[in-house]
Amino acid sequence: MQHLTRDEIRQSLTECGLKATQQRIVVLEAVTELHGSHPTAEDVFQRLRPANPTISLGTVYKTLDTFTETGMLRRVVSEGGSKRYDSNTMTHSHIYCSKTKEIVDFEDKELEQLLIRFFSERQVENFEIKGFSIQLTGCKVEPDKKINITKVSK
Amino acid sequence: MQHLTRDEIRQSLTECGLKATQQRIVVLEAVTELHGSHPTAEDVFQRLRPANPTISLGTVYKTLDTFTETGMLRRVVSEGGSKRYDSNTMTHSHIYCSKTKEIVDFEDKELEQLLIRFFSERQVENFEIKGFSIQLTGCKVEPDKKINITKVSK
DNA sequence: TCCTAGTTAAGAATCATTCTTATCTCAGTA
DNA sequence: TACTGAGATAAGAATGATTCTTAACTAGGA
Repeated sequence: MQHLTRDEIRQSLTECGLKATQQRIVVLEAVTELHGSHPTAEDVFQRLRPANPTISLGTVYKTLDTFTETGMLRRVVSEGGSKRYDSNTMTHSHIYCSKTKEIVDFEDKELEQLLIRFFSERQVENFEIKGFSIQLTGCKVEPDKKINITKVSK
Repeated sequence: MQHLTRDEIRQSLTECGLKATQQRIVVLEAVTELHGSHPTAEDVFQRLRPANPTISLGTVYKTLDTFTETGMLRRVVSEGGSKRYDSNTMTHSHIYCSKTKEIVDFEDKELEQLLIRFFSERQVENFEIKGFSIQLTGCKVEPDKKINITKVSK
């Protein structure tokens, strides 16, 4: 999800059958701006508070929930104590460092194809697959440096 | 993990460098008995309470934590509000139903091989992979019936 | 412009988890 | 077997995250 104008945001809210309120607009804006960092409700709240001092944390919680239900956001599974959200609703995977609690995104078309092929062979009865994601767990070697994946196929 | 005698449990605790206390024994017993249902601390507590009325919930939390650190259990990433534990520490995947909040285990050697091969080609720099798991998300078609996967390779 | 269903702010309530501290117990040693 | 110290536990307070409640507000259609 790239930079959207307020009108574009307004429009995508309406398309999802939601009233385009000021609060929803700024929450969606904040989450997309925080893209990649998998923010918690609290993170989003802190982000938009300066410009919107009257919004309440409860509203942020409820709004993020609403967005998840309509599929505009997805919830990231995490081992930590609080829920995290992701504005990237495409199939992608996560690398989770148990040392720094970081979650790094990682997209790989080849992996996606591999899994689609795999699961179409297996048959999962009584279950409609909406999506999948791979979680790599482990530890950063040097906690201060970034994690890098080479040979990613796009 | 199968049915273990108390002495076997006692032994595996000692092997992990933990004092074999009564509480740890019954917690481990309860988690393995609840195998497959990915219990929360509360679930485990309820399970062992009747036979151990003096154990405290705090102890259950702490003990599950300790077991996770030593690798005797693993924490299951879940979208819900509370932490879940799994006595199956082998690489395996989960199917998550967003309707019923159920988590179903699913083991497939072929899938495991596929992913091991894939990640050995990609190089993840500055990250030591300890494990991975695949999460399928979606919805049960008939909430009362079970989910079945056919053609699983063992 | 008016009306109403849906939304929001504020804070109370709830739920999950961690922390604190005094007491207790396991397991090694005399 | 009894003693001892490190580590573990019970109980409940404290914290943190999330949901609930309710009265006031607002977007958007008539």
